[in-house]
Amino acid sequence: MNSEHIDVRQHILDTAKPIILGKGFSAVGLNEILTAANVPKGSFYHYFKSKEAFGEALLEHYFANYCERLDSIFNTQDATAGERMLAYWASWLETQSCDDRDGQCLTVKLAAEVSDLSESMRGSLLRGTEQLLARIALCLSEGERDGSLPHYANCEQTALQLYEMWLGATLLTKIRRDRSALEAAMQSTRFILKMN
Amino acid sequence: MNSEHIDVRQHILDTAKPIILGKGFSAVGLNEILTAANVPKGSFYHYFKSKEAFGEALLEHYFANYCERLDSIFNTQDATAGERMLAYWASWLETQSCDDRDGQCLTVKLAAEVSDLSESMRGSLLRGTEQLLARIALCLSEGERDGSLPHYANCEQTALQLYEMWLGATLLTKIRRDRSALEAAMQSTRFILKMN
DNA sequence: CGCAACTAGACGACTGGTCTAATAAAGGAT
DNA sequence: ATCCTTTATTAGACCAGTCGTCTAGTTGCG
Repeated sequence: MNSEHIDVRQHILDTAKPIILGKGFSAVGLNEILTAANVPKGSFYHYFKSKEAFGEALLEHYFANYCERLDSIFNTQDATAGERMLAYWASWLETQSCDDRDGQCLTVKLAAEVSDLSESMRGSLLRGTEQLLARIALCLSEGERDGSLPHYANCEQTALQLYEMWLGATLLTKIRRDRSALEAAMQSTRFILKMN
Repeated sequence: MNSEHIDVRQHILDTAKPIILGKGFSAVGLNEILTAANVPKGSFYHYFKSKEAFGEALLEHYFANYCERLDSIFNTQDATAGERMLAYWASWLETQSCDDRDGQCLTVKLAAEVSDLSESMRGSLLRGTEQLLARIALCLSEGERDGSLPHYANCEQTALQLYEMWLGATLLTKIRRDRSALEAAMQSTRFILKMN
């Protein structure tokens, strides 16, 4: 019934994610996804109104998950805001530098390709990245208060600077296929956070 | 004859660039490119061995052009290295924030999509970005010497930090469709260059 | 039983990249 | 100038694959 409904829908999304992380959005056909998920084609259009709507759902789900993970890092009270901040970027480095699909960043993979292709998917990306940025900025301001981070003229601006840098580093990692770009970002981050 | 040969080939590349800048690599068919260029389909495989080889040529040509433009900015002796540096990033901001296709950045558009798709295109991107980084790092070190920029522990590291930030900012610009991300990058850049 | 949710997969109309076979052009030799 | 060879260029066939539709069939709950 309803739980089954959600299961199949979710199963399609879960199966699709690593495939799309590998090949992108346009280059993957529904066939490939559906045979991998053992779901017949007829079902797909029962759960999603179109490939585009499916892509939007994929992103929406991705960001929901991501924000949860983010909160579990940022809401710990066992560490200073500075330590939490550093832990976040360290986890970014690890997840993006290893070859494990599924852990990789959908934002980096799809942003450029999809933003010009679909307004609704661009909307998902926009909302998702704004949420992310808000959480980073919040943690920075907490760091100002608990003294674990320096005082910034503008937390939003600093959060944006960091996020931009890590997005770019992840993009370069796709080109380089090594950790160098991410490690450089880590070093710069330590410096910006004055935690080196 | 031979000059004609190169002309047609070049004409295909020139026509393709804005189209691919808009839709990406996989989502664009040869048909669309070739009809736009008024070149029959059969001719394509006379000039390029495959779509992938064509993509590689596109990137190769793009970076060759880009490096020329870069050199024309960086080799001016009328300005300090710091001013040249700032002029470069300012031009990045302008070209990437306006809607004008053709001026936009192929690296940002294609890196994520293509790096996992084609080794040869990834190779082009790798060589191109390394050239770019080398030029930026060189300009930074000239700035150290002529006193227009601060002394950096490592010019390559700083160049990489800046480039990563601007790549990320450009990616975010595709999502946001406004100048905010690039302007934030500009502000951070001024700060890093100590030119604010 | 009835009605909804869901599955099955054939089908249509089309586009994808690739390749072979035919044509056009060019160059050289007589 | 004419013929022949050789290369440059093109037309279109080819088939696998695309997204999306649609009808039949199955399942399961009230």
